[in-house]
Amino acid sequence: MSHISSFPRAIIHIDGDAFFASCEQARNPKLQGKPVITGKERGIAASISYEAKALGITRGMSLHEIKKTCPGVVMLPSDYETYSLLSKRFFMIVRRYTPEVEEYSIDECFADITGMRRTLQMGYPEIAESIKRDLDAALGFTFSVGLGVNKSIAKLGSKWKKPSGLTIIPYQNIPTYLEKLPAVKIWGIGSNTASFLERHRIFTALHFARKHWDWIKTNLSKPFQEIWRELNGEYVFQLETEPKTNYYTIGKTKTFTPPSRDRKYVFSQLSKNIENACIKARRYNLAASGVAFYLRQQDFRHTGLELKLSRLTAIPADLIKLADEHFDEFFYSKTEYRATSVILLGLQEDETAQLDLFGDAIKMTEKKKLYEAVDAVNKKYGKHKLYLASSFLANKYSQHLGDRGDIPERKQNMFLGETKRRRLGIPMFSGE
DNA sequence: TCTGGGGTCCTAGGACCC
DNA sequence: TCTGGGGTCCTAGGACCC
Repeated sequence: MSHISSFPRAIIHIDGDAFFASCEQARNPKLQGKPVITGKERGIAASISYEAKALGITRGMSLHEIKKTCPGVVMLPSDYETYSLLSKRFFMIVRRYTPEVEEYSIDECFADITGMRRTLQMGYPEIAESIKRDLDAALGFTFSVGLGVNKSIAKLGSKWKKPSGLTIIPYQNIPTYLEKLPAVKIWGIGSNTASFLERHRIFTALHFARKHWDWIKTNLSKPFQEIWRELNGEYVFQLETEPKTNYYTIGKTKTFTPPSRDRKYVFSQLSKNIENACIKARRYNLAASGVAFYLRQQDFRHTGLELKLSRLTAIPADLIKLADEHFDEFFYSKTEYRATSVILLGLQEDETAQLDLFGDAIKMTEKKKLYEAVDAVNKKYGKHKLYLASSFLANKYSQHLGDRGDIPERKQNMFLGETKRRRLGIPMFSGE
């Protein structure tokens, strides 16, 4: 028996304004009122304070360009530790109002305040207002807030007026907002779907919402059908309030400058990514059942391959050996490379018991212990104090020491299960 | 926005089975 | 050898998000 609750929900979406740049300004009052950007370590503007936006700086702009056109801009490297700390404080404050909070990203969350009016002695708009007030005061910079009957409408609201906006969208007023919203700005509709919609004379969110269900049903896939229902006021997208403890994939990508065609150097970059991906996997007690390696060229094309593992692992040496064995299948000595990536695939809970099936549980347990010790050392003395010799080049930025003699040797052939392999000459990201 | 890094979900179509 | 029907699992690739 299903219980359909038809009473309207009150969902809030909260968005930190220029979050990273604002964190920097909050931490260092001297920066307040000044144009600030973060992302210096990557050579591009990642987060841009409103003062910097006013100067015409946009996301992805290179530091070169910024220096040239606006010399007064303060450029800072990203400091994720600080941002996460402030992010935690942000979510904690919202949780004073309701436990139903979804941490959507480092600078955004959803909160379900349905039924909280009595408890808090306030109407929904006042609750939204109060949360915003608390956040602005506690964090030292502003947030934008939207209130609506579901996540899509709440999100639309928080985007409506920025920075420091508070937009309340009652059910009856939804069409007024949809009318002014280009279809491509709908949360979940990207440029591809938007141009498909345009071909059918759908230009605004209201055009989309007013389209007959039959047409939606036959022409669009499930996610878009759900968006359609939300724009029509239905509550579809549940809040995910449980903290994330699981991943299906974990990837690490790193760009290096200058680009290189040095095999050992490029391999060491890949090796380092493997180590970092494995560190993260182990932190969540996950192990991979597959892995993909990619190299990115100057022109942003990728080559790489994907391998299936015969058993789960989150141990760098295993994957590095594998990468080594196959490296020449996707590394071409005449090509210059800019970045390497690894993606751990098919991640699952790392149950040592499963390894009994393969008869090497004892060795695995020992190896796991070793890596737990490595993780502990790294935690205590800072990241990457201990790393594999194969990553040495990447860590030292030296061209001369590429000997991989220290990789733990293994006799058993563990990766029998190379069942599928794919050559790639295609862009990995939909950038074209 | 010609280019950072990290993710998720969905679907069509093939392989395989009865 | 061809025709019939139904189901499951897996994978590649598309699309989108921050």
